[in-house]
Amino acid sequence: MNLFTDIRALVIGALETMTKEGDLPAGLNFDNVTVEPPRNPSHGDMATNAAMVLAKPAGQKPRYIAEKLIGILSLNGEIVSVEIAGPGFLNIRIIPYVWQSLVKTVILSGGAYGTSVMGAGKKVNVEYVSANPTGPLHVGHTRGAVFGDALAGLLDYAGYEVTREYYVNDGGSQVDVLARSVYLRYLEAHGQEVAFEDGTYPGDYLIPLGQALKKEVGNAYLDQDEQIWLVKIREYATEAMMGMIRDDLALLGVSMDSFFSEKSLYGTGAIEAAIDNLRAKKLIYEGVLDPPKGKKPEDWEPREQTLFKSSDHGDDVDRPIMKSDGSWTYFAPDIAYHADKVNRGYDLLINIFGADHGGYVKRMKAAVSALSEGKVSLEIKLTQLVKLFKDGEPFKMSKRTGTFVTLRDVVDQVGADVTRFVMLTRKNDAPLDFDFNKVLEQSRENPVYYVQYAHARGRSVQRRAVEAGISVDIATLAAADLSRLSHDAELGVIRRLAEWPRLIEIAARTNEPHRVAFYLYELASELHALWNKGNEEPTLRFLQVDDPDTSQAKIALLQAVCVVISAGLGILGVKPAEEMR
RNA sequence: GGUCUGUUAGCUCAGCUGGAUAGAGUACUUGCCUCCGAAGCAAGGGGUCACAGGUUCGAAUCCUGUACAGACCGCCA
Repeated sequence: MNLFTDIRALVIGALETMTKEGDLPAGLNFDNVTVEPPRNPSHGDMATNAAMVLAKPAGQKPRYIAEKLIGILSLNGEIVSVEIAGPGFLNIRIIPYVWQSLVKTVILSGGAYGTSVMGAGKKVNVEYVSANPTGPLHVGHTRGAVFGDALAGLLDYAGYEVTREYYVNDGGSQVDVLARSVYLRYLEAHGQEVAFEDGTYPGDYLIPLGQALKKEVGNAYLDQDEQIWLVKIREYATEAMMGMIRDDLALLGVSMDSFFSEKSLYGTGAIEAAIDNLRAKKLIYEGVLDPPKGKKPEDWEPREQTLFKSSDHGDDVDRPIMKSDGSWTYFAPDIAYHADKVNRGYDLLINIFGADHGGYVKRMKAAVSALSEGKVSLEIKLTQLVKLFKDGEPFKMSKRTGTFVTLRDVVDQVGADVTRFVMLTRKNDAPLDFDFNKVLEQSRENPVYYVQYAHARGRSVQRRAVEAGISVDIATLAAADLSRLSHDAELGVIRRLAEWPRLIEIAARTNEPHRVAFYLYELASELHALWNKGNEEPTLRFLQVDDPDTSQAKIALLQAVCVVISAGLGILGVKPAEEMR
């Protein structure tokens, strides 16, 4: 149910009629013909660019096409008027009944209104967070988590079959570092003095692990060589870290469908198989890379390495997959991991990376392109930094001392709903300022409350209506006489509701969930405006105590707004408020 | 040196597949509370869409170049 595509179908139908009657040459491509809401409401309900885009390919003047089109469209009973305007736009006005009926559609469809078939039958894998299991999630991860989760929700709404996946980097050397750091805490638990040198994790969060380890193994690991305890502690620590990370994600309301372990790729032949796959395509060779230009490579030595010919698939240079000591680089398991995704039959892969990983975009795309022979596309979305503030002052973090702001800190202070919404009020690739105090202000500067308030107002009126003995169940509202919704402000809200399905498709196509947040803000704004008009014009109030029929029509509109706000917040992972406290 | 991202109102930012007079919030001025609490609404001023070319009926949007900002650039993931 999308009014704009409905009207577009009418326009296309008219164009086909014109083709049949010889007013347009056969075989024209109508793909560029759009029907959109005009920016200026005085231009009417909808506008189409048909006459302008077809003028050239048809070899006709825009005006000629426009007039023929008007002749056909005017015959339709749902269309009030069609006018030529500006450089050749057709402004279309449709009968109020069409708008009013939309309210009923929305109410009856509920959370299904605006869902799309654009993703029907398509499987998509969204990989996000994928933080190393070496510590708690921090703010940067939080943004990636929120963005990825909202994008997954959006694609789900748009009809895709979505898998939310976390890649656990538990196979590289960073988990060895973790193990050694835990060992130090273990020694500390036994009363020894320890020093955290460079290349260890000094964070306090490992203290309990050291103590727990002491409780479990006693002094078995004291004065023991690393090879005795490393594997055991590594396993123990990664498991504990992943447990902590899952808890952090749960705090934020993020729940993954799948955790994929890097370690599971080792010793199973998975990496070798993926590399052999590329080798069979003649994309693996031994070679020497040029030194990176620009900065002085002080310790640069030319070395022969095993390389992936990623430059054949759009990368700038070829990339090493094996270190000089014969072990894999991190890139090799990444290739194997994505080979696994390709083999699982996804039509589309999406990875969410922090902006500092921007340099890996091309090689990952090259790998997927090569592995799938161009059949599966990999989209990589980068999330920019989060700059923390408190009362307008920058909030300093230091990795070295281990004093960084964690996801838990943020959620504990401001709550999951606020965190999620605020993080989606910027495009993913733009830096985000996050002020701990500002986001908690319950003011108009805070979009979370603004949207929540609109929903709460809607619910409040419904509760009042019930108290006044007016029935507001869905069936009653759907059967209300919607022709009573004739005021411009009311139709304005409906017009905004009509844009919802269109917005979902745009947001899903561009992979930009922030558009949902901005839309909800606009919808809330329409509702607040209508609400306040009720102060001056009592007939515009939703609740007309002595006129149940009118009340029900108006509350039906309110219900429709609540449905869309609720669905939109649902995509973003935010719970709608029944009332404000 | 190269790659990627960004540059829109004083400030923070939206802007759809290229569409009509480029929009919000904030700040400033001024009004408005019996439908939840004004946590809201209305009105006003504020712009060379970084700059220069190009593509076309039409460019903030696409292409090329320049300037500025950030991220990244072989054995860390």
